[in-house]
Amino acid sequence: MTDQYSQTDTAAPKRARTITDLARIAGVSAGTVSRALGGKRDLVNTKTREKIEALAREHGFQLNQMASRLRRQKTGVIGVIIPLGHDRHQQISDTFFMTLLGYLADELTEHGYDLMLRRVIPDRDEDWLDRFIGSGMVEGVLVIGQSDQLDRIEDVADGYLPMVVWGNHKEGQRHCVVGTDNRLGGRLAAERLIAAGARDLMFLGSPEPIEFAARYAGAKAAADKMGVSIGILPTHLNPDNAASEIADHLSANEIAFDGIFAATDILAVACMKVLQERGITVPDEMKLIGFDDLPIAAQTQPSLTTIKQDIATGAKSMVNLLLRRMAGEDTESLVLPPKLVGRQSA
Amino acid sequence: MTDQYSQTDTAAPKRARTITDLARIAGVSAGTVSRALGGKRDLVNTKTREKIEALAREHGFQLNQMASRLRRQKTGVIGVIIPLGHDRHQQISDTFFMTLLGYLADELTEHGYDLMLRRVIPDRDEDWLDRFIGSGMVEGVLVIGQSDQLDRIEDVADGYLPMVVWGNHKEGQRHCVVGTDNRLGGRLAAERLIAAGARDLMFLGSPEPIEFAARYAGAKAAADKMGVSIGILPTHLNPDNAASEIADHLSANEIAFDGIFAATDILAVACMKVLQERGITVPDEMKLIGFDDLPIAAQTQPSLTTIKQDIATGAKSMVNLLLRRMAGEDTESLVLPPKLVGRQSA
DNA sequence: ATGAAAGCGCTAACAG
DNA sequence: CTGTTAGCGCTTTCAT
Repeated sequence: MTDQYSQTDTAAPKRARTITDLARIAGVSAGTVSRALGGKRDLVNTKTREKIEALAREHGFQLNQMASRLRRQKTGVIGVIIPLGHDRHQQISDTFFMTLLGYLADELTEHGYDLMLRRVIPDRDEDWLDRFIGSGMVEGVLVIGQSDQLDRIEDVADGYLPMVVWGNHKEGQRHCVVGTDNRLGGRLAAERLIAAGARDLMFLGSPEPIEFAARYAGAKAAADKMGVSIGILPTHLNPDNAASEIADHLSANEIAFDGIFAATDILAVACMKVLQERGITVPDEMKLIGFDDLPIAAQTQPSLTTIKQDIATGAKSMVNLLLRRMAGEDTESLVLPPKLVGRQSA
Repeated sequence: MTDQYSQTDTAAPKRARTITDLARIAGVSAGTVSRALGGKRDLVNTKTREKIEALAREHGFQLNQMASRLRRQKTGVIGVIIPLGHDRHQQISDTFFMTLLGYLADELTEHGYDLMLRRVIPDRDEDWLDRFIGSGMVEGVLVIGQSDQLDRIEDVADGYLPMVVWGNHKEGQRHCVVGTDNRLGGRLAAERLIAAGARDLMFLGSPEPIEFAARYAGAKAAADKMGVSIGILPTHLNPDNAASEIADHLSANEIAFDGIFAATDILAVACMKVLQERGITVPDEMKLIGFDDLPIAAQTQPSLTTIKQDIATGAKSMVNLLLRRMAGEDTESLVLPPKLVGRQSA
């Protein structure tokens, strides 16, 4: 008995590269193959279809998506674009943004879309957004983080519906944003610090990114209302830089505060370390609260009280809104409520 | 004086959608527009070109990349695919993989390629790799992490050159891999623990992923050679689960070790917390070393001694090798040396 | 230097 | 149910 695959000259069936190749092999027309393998499976005789499918498998044939998508005028691709601020590798936000990206990837896959990722440095390239949108490669765009590009995003949004942005909602803005209520988050943070006994607060981090500005504003409002002072200790987002900036500040000044609201968990962790090195105990001598609720927050010693952003829900919502916009609906922005996660540090 | 833009009927020039539209407007043929705007800029009269460029800007025209790429048989897209193991959201590797992804994005952008990201769950989809490659959408593929899919990757690699995988190199493997020398890393870790005074080691983490198996093997070899014992404390990669698994182990057993080699920094951090909660001091009573050198390693208290993987170099190399493979070269695998980063925990 | 024409690989009428 | 035909929007010969 001869193993059919041992006949070397017929063993490996010739690869069919185009739909026409396969049509010839199957003895049908290209149209029929297209129908059998594409979306119109029921427009073709079951036996014919099965035969074509078998042949396709045997000859390693797959539809060329580039051609198919061009013809159908559907790329099946969603663009995800991350505008980077001045720091090229902002470690910090990366942890948060990259987690968001992971969830977006899952969610888009779930809906049958591919994800095209692009990181841009807006300073280098004025037209970063238009170029992506106009490329004809993507059916919709998700922007992760507004950086300092609010204006450009606004401009584009006016003439381009299928776009959803992760970021801070601002009164009267015309593009669709999904994001946490940073102001409320800031308020919750300050209230927690005060409830824990702090009377002089310090906001840790650059108040420049709009999200952080809102966090600070919320905290300040709460502090003012309760007659508590609040200052700003500006730092970079990178934990190493931040750590030395904090250390410098502590060395150069009388320590005139007893509660710290860090703009992100990463900053909070860096801060905790500096405090411990100085022998300042958390939470006894210094209350500390973060923002994000990254996994690391639960793993510090003492564990970090923080304001949680629901990333999974955020990603789901962004995709959901985008799909509706792609269908022509002009959706509203969505502001997600932050949640206080009480642990040991405050 | 009348603002030219206030003349509503002529203000917004009609958008040119296709190259033919623009050709008509410019009074030239489609071919000329293509040459003027595409790669053949010098095959066209300078004045004509400038006129076409101006018109393109004015009418908001951009080449449809889908069509252009189909015609040129160049997609300009590199696929990046992350096969997920059984855990859907393996927090752990995410930190590492996502950092790698960030660098890959930068590097590919630098070389003019777009990045198409796909996460797959191999158990659900046998053909995850072939399908991506055969889609006609990507010119090359980068695989991030082998998960348990070595065999499938090998199979594909035999017939598909432009693919580079991040992972552990194995003797005699036929696909091109870039990765850290995990075995050596394991050895360095064990040697450091022993040098710090540990005499009974424990490997922390699942030894199942091939990378981790190699780390353990390296550590074991070093331990054996130096007459030191080494055991395995299997955990999940997720820090929360890991923490409770470690805690359970400590409760249920006599603590019969004085040095811990955690498979990743994330695990090490989780472990440090549990130890601190038990009042076991690091490094006095217990030496602890991690793997990866994520930013967090410098931020723990005490800071974490660890084995550094050079992610940036890894990403650069992957892209470099991929480009060479896309040009037809059958490149060798690349094993990067890990580096001991001595801090306080061991 | 430019125009005309022939496709890239596929899909969607339109007939039959 | 299937074959034929005409493109999707662009690039690239081949002429001129």
